[in-house]
Amino acid sequence: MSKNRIIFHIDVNSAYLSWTSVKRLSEGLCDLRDIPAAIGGDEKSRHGVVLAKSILAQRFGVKTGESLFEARQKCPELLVVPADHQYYSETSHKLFELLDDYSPLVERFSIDEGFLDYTGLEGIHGEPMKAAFELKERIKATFGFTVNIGVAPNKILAKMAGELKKPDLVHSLFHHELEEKLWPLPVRELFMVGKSSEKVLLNHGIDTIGKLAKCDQEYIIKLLKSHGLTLWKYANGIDNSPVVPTGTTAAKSFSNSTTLSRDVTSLEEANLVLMRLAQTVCMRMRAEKYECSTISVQVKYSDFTVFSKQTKVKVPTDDTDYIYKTFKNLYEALWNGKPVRLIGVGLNDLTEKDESQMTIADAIASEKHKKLDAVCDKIRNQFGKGAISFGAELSGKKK
DNA sequence: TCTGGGGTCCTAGGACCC
DNA sequence: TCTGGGGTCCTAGGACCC
Repeated sequence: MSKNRIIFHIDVNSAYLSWTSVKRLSEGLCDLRDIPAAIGGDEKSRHGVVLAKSILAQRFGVKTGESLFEARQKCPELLVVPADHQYYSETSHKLFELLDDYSPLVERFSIDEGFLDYTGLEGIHGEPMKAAFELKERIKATFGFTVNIGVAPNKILAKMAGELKKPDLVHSLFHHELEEKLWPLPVRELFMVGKSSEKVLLNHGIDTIGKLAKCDQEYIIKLLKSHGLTLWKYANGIDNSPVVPTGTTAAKSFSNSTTLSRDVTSLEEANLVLMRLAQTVCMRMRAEKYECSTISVQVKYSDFTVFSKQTKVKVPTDDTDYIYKTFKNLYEALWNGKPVRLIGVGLNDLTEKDESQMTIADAIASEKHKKLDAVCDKIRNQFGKGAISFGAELSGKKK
């Protein structure tokens, strides 16, 4: 790896809210970025959380992830607009296409954040800070939303630079700037310092990133184990991880969960949900040509306590019917009879599907299911997720 | 009508084996 | 008669991210 890297971190400002605003402007509606506003889920179906907020809403203390109920208590005039995930996904795709123009090394970190390795590109786009500024302006002119760009010698510093003052700004964060720009910040603002780490750090008088950086390494490891070492390195701007282009790494898990619009209290109802989850999660896994060896189910009760159960299967599988039956068994073993708020399923221990490894017996046994699954996937892709259901699910719907 | 969904990584404890 | 001990696998739970 080159010693003097230049990494960009590109982060869409209030992504969901900005993207919805762009769409609304084209429809003659007001700009959510100019008022206290939030993108939120549907409260009637118990999805009422803040997914993104405007800077004005943020000034009222509105936070991403909190309930809309709480958000409105802080900001009664808050305008809440529903999310449009399809549109977000399309917009994100276009943004990354533009980034791919700039560098062959672009890593998609989330729907609205990416890293770009600018090392060696000065000859093409010019001096890094100037290039970052031009990129930011080009995104704004092309799409109508703004981004922050962090410019730094590695990913962690680029990310932290991107988190400095927002919106629509380019910040650098080189090693000689740490003391001035990074170290005065509250320790909670360091990437990977969440609620629990913050609590431990504050209890030991470590309230800024600078104090964490100057701590004895062994001391932090005693406090927070291996995570402590990670945080200590981040605070000191140490990170050698490469920018990994999207699509070049293998998936590790697929999961699908749903908060139910009302609590589920019977096995029959739960089974219908498990079927639906099995269909979508298996279809997604098959589309990327994986099989799983670990199958898991998660339950959140109405008191918000969460439990999970998993099992390992001897032969990796992608068979919806088999996986559904496994979900069902796990759920029955897991469920304590109390009202259930959320049901989730997961497929882990993935292996890339290699058809040549199948024995003749396996092939014959699973042939029927595979053909059926393949046909179902095709129809769902063409006509939508609801196009095909299991028999039991249909009869359930009729009730 | 208070609290989403999809991920990755880590740790602790028990089972099991030599 | 006094409960070794290391290694590995599996499971459950938790932290953290966007």
